[in-house]
Amino acid sequence: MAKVIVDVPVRDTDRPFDYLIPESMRAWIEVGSRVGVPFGHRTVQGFVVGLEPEPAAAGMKLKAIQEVLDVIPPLSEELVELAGWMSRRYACRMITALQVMVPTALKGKAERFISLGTPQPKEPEDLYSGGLFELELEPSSGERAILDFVEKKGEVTSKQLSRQFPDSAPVIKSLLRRGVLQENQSIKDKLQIKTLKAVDLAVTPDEAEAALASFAPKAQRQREVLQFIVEMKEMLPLALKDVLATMQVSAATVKGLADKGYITIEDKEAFRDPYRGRWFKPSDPLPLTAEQQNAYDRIVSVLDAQRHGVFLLHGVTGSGKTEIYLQSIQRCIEQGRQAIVLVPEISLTPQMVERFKGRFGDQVAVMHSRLSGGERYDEWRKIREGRAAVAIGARSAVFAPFAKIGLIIMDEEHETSYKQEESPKYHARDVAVQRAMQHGAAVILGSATPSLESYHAARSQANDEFAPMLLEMKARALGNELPGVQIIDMREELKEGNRSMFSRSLHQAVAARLERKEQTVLLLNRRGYSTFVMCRSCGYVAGCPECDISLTYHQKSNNLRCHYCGYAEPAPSVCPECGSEHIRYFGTGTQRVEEELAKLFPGIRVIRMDVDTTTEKGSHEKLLKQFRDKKADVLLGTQMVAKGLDFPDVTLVGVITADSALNLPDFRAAEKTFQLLTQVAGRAGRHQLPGEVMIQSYTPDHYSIIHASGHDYDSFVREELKHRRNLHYPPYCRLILVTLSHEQLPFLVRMAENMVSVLQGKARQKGWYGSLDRLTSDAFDVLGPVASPVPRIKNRYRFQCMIKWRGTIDAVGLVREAAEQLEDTAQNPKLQISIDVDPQMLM
DNA sequence: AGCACGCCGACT
DNA sequence: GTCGGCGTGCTC
Repeated sequence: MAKVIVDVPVRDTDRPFDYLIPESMRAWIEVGSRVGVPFGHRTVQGFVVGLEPEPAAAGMKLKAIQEVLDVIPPLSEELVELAGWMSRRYACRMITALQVMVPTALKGKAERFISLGTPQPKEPEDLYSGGLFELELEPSSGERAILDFVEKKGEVTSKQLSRQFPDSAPVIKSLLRRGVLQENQSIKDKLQIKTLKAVDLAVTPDEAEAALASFAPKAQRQREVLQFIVEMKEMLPLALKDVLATMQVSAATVKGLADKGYITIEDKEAFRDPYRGRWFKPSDPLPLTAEQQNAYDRIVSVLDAQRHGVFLLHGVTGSGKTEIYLQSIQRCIEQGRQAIVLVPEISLTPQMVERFKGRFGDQVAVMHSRLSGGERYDEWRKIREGRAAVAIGARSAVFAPFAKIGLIIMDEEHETSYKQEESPKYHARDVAVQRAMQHGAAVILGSATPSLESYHAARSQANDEFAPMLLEMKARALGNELPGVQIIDMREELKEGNRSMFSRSLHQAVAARLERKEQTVLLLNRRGYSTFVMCRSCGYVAGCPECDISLTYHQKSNNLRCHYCGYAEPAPSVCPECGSEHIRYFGTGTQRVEEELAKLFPGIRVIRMDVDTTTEKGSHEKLLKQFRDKKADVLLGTQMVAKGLDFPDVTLVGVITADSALNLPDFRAAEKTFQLLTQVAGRAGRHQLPGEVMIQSYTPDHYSIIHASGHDYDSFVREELKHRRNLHYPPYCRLILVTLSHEQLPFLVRMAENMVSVLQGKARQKGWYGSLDRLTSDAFDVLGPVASPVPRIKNRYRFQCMIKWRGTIDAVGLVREAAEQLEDTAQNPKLQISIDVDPQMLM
């Protein structure tokens, strides 16, 4: 008997269902197998999460598993266990956790086939005769033709059938009801394994060589082809299409060789290698500095003991963290274990991949969102089948199906993109630690600006979840200095009559670079800014009729669009409220900065990088390459220019407005600002030329800006932790965000209020409830309800409440219980409740 | 989520 | 009188 989690993501079915295992499948089915099972009146996909002996009480009628969908189970027992942990930790359905672990190519859906029914003989002499159904057919209804069609094809889909016989739906239904036709269902994967025809020698090369002489003169082409294949004997098997292309022959010629028995032609799995044909310069381990050596030694001692351990590697930009990753991985592979490298999607650049492929060759599998579904599936199989030892990828690579993990590395540990915003709303850092625990593996969290959560956990060494060992690297590996940072007070500029977005200093600095033929990176912190349309006469702002946020102006199409739901309308030329013509675009977008640059510096060459210019596949890389090749003087962009870029000729980095993110209603605003500024500050002058950084700000006294300019992480953290402690924010407590949504506002508000009181009631019952001010080790406090920062999305109103808690209590479990109770009492299936554990996005 | 069963309006 | 609307209930 198998316990199966079915692919029906609702509460009622969020539990294992029991199925019998047919004898023929017994050898194939393991924990982690993907199966097709009959469920209600249809067939669904599911995952086996447990195997048990058949129950003695055979009273209940179990159905049997219908099909096994993979030769090698896509999941292991360990990953199934991890999914269980995730479902508890993040209050998500088990199936959502399981599904996020396998490539989407394997998300099969049932396909329905119609075939001839099994005849039920009424008289013994009917036992079998081809014309058995004749008796049951209605002569004039066209049933004969339908039956003939199905019989000829063997199996048809109902779509094919209705195309062939339009308007015959009732007749077909009747045939199905009478059992003359029958319907079968089977799970069909979204993507098939790609195969291609491969050519191989059927005899030894020597025999083939010998045979060449005996070829008839007429078979000249065949002779040449066989000779070619023998010459390529080191490379066999060869793709048939390559042979055809190289030799300029037809398939018939090659087929002739196969007929004569010299070669074979068969279908082989084709692996789509996204990096095929690319040469990676091999690299050798570099000598380590004293700081690097110290960190490396600590890591190796845990690796060698094959124990679980977490390290927080805090190293300034340029301190050589990557080299430590590479050498640690080397060690791990030598032990016969595998390693996972997690990188923010945005820094997963070809240069990044190159460093790993250069060191570890084709043992590296790369997983990122820019790969096609098929490519991703193939990289995943490379891991699953043991053909890779290192997986490098974004968030979801934490689920790489390795058998024996020795090391998980998370670079840029503080990045918010490690938190998935859709269900399962997991944080890759926490999953990494949990998974490493299951494998007895080490974890390295690396960052120049660690998240306060990790840093605090490392320093206090008393965290309930994990307490990383802190490894500090304060010097740059090449010994060069961190660049000088100048803060420019934009209020002063305004006072002195400069209304431009460029301060005089920044203007001069850019001009100087142009003169010296050096390059500049300009950063515009787009968060909080939008290019919205506002009437200067009456104050009207164009907003989305469905989502209650301002519409964004798009110059290309001259229309206004909603960022959340995609709603679009033409940009108005007069104000729809008061008719004034003083309606125009506000806010600073990269486009406007670009226009201003063109005005200030005629002839300047600017590469603009933002969501508008990087949507196309590969455009990101292309733009960066252009800049590297010095096809432009200025690289202008949003956050994405701040990450991991390393250009030798950049000597100036300018931040147009540092504080736009600082004023957002998010308790992490200061932390985000500090991280961003520190990252950009590290971008300049990494090579021979000294670098200069200019930060423009309207609040130049803010501690995040001051400490970022001094490259002073410790001071920033000290100050920020003080604030967090006073206001009871993480890391001094943990958060759970509960969002409710519904079409009707009054009902929603009532439910949200209900939610809060249910939460409070349950917490009080358990004795947890109370303000965080009190010095108890366990606490559970509920804030709200309030309208969500985006109060309406896709015609649904949104209200939320926030839970702050600490201690060893099962807060998530309680929230889940409360949500389920509310769903039960609300009796309204349109009420949606979403639970976000440890939310990152609070706006 | 689907899909079937089941109980009330506008059509041959 | 029937076709079909979508409420509601279940799925090993």
